[in-house]
Amino acid sequence: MVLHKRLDYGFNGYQVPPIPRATRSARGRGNIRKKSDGNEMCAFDLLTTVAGKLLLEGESTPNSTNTVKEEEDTSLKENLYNEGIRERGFFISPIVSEAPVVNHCLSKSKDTLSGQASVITSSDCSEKLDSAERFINCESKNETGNCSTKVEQEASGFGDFSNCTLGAESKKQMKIDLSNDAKIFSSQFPDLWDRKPTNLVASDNTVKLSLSTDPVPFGSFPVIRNDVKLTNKDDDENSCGCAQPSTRNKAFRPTPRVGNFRTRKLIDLNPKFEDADSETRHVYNRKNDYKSERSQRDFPFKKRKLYYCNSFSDSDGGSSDRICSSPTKDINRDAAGYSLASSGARAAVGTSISRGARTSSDSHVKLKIKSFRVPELFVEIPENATVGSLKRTVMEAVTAILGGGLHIGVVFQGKKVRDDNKTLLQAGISHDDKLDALGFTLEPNPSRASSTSGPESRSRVLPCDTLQPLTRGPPTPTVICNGIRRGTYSAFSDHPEPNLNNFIESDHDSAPSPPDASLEKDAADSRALVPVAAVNAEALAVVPMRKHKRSETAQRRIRRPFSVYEVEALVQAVEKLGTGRWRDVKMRAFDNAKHRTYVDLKDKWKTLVHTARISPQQRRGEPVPQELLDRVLIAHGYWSQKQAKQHMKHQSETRLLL
DNA sequence: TTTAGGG
DNA sequence: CCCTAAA
Repeated sequence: MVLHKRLDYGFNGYQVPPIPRATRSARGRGNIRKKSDGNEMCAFDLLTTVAGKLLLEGESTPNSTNTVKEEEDTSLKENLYNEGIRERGFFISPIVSEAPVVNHCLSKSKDTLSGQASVITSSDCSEKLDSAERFINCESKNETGNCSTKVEQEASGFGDFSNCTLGAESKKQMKIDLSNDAKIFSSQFPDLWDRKPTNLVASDNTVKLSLSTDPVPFGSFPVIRNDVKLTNKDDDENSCGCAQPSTRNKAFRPTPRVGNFRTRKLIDLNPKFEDADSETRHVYNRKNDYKSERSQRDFPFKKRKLYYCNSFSDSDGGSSDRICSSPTKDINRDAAGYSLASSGARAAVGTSISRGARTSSDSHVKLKIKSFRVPELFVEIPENATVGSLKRTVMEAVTAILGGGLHIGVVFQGKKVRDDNKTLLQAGISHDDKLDALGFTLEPNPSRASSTSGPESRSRVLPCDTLQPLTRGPPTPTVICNGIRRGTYSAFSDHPEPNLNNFIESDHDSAPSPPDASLEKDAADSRALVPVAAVNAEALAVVPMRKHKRSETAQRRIRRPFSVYEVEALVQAVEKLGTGRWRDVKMRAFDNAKHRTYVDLKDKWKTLVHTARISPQQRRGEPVPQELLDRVLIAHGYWSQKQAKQHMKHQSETRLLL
């Protein structure tokens, strides 16, 4: 039998700059969370977004502290040398091309690994990213605030999607503005692969998330989107401002054509109907089907043994972080070490207090999160493995952490804020003088602790459970305090006509957050102050494989209420085509609205008919003009009568045949 | 894939 | 909106 020599690497964490993502409708089925009203911007949205913005970023481990086992020459070792990994540690290439991030790489990856597991290979992706970054790079060198606006403008050419890097001088930071009424709501970490750049346009009370990052040791780091506006209004969810690039490999090519096209569409708001029969109308895109979207998210993991290990050092200096090595021998110690740490994931949040504008009575809290940190992790891989497979392995480990679901914890004044329903005001987070210690933590999601790893690897990790001193003081404050200040809040320039905009250019699909984040809240909270519950350790110890299909697959689409304009388009189309030709209706009136499937249109018609039949008092949502509802009833009556006749005719024909 | 309906 | 049987 052949025993692999194994190289084991410990990772003390990656710094994770943010990625935008969408929040999710609070009203979805199975969603416990209530629709937040009025001024109460739920921090859930904020945190979800924050979490969703996390992008893996490289963290260099200088001084070559990596203790790669010095063995005979092996392909891996050689490769490691060649690639300079030993000197530089690992970094994770940000993939910013498009929504299902994996696929972008997959399409380019020429890796030798089998199947779709060959993600994040070689420098292929990163190189392209690099150039892409440079291409789209916004030029703000010193100002962090500068970028967002710029990107926003320049990026519109290709679906509101852009990446942006900041110059060397800029600080890595994440600014968050939120109202004092924001609630604390920890959330599950969203699926890494599920995130799609999204910009939620707010109505009045908004949360602003400006993100920026400084170049990482390996070059500038792209930020997909630098501005995220959140809203707690359900009805505004249809106003996501980001779209996936239509074509994979064109993600970085904001060609003028695309830009013009979009411009044209934006201007050309009305000719929906005249345009209907136009020859230029492109063929109905069958890729609209969500199933294809879903399949893109599939990210098969190979069964490898991956361990997490933890470092005590809270410093995010990087160089001082401990590198775990040779876990085969040290696994116990490492595991114990891990267990001593609060939770697997720590958010190394740098402080950046910007005080000023105190005079403002504006009730917004402004925080800057420098970076999050994901937990240390262990990877065990045969010595003769290729660098590519090493990369993939690391990728899997990291993905499993992030994609496996993380919670966001809020730490304030050294204590974990567990009441998600508390407003920031109530929690005292809005008081300047008490704001010396606010931070966020990334916590492993215990509900996803299952693993497919063998008992062996399990047992090797288990000791940390027993060694784990549960009584240890709350190590949770892995978060450095954040600067918070009350300041004036500059509102975003609202889109003049979000609905129409959305209607016309509404293929901005956003990734809903996991449906049952709130369900897991309690479980998470119950052990919030426990450094590392056994469950936790195990959860982190063994990378959860992609076993939780449900949470990946059962992503409910975001709710997007039909605007009056859309209703009118629908009614008009149905009047002409009838109620049984939804595909035609779709092509005729909603060809540009890629998020409206014919099933959606059919459903909308169904509800329209229902709405028209009930009394106006019973109707909810954006009121549909009575005139339209009347037309609905008329059209519906007409076509159902026609359909009935057809049916009768058909029946009599078949009867004759018999 | 598209329709039609229930959930 | 989702799910699916049936066409």
